[in-house]
Amino acid sequence: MSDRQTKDALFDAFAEVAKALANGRRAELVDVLVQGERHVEELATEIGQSVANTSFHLRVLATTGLVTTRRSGTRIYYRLASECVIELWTALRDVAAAHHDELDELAAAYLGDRNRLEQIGRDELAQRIATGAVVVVDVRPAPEYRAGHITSARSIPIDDLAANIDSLPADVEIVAYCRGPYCVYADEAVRLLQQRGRSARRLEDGYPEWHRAALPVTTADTAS
Amino acid sequence: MSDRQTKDALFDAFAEVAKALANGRRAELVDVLVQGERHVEELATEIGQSVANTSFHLRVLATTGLVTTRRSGTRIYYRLASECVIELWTALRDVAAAHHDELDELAAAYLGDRNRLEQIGRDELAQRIATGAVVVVDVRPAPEYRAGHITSARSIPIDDLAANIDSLPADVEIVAYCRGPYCVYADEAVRLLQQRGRSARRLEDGYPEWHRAALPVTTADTAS
DNA sequence: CTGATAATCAAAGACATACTTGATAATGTA
DNA sequence: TACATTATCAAGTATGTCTTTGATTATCAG
Repeated sequence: MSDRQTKDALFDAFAEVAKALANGRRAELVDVLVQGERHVEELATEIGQSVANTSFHLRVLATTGLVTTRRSGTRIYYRLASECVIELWTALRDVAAAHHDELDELAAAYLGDRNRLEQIGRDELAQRIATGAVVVVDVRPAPEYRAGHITSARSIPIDDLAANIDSLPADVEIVAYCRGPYCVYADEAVRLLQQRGRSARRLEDGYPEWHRAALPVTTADTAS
Repeated sequence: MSDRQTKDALFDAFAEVAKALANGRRAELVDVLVQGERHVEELATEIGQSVANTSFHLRVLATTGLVTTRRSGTRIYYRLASECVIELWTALRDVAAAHHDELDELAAAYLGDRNRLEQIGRDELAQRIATGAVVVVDVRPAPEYRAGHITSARSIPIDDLAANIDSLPADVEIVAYCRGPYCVYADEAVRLLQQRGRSARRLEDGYPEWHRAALPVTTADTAS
């Protein structure tokens, strides 16, 4: 094989990794898996696709080495293969945010007018948690909370929030968090809470960024 | 537009960026452009493709916002749109190296047996440069040297090295560097120099990593 | 203006990818 | 063992991507 062919093959291999992320549904899958492992049916629901198609896309991600699987009974759980996949996904989002002009409109259309919502920084929240002057609510789906969450946070998935507002103390500020900057759950939670007369803010970004900043978390590993 | 459709559109936009890198030839283009701006004909030669096809791929990269252009006479120069594209490319390479099993073989086939070649670390080289006990040779193509190089390095493109060995001092160690860990130029240079009885090593990684480590460089900007 | 150079564009064929439907394989439960 | 559940696979269609060829646009030199 010539040098040219070998070099082409090497860069085709690099491109294979990009190809794995070069589909909106697979991108959504990775974005969900950043939160922790999930089984196929859950993932299909998350991305709004058939189980067969979701399985197909997961297989693409697995073949490229971005995700790995483990079986538990009839369920097969998918998870990211390593931390560096999170870094790749983050770098991809950053480039998209910086250069893809349409993205601003799309993000605005999906995220709504986030400017009106006040955010709280990670360090400030960590301090407030230490002094006990705040209630932290994890509004992601329950499996993501179980996989790992901010220490002392309470799990109230966004769909259950309306029915559970009364169980939250009335005299303390509430901080909601979710998957990250491109997730709307915490925004919805803050809007709902404020409508009900509560003092509420969203945490900047989400759980993965908190975890990455080496702030206190409780994970499925530490709990078992 | 429904929430689902809006979310899909947002993640399709993220996937667009991955799509831009999801082709071996475009990956090669980005890898070359990390070294600095180049015009279309040079890039076509670098990736071994027709000018028309290279232009097509560059247009894909430009549309996605990964590269920008400037015209100078009849030439059009392409460059990476920002630093974060380099980070994305690096993250992609890292994931590929960590997870894509075939990659090891491909890299070995293209890079040859690098284990036998001794490398010198960046910090050690920086010290040696300061004390003057080394000759640093940039074996990349001349345009890449002009765009930016290690301060005090001399440009001898790999194709010209054989004819210029005698111009290098005989009693000092030679350090060759090139584009990075997946570039063979410095390896070839070291093999050639050692065959001719010279003491030679390659720098770990390449120019972009040296630049990123904030070690001394001379760029087209600083020179003009 | 004319001719030369550099880059892009347009059309067309070969090939690859995404999603649906229905069938198959693997595990757990009665 | 038979049945239910979960996930994967296979076939088929629609769509998208890559590369080549030849024509077109943009700039510069004379």
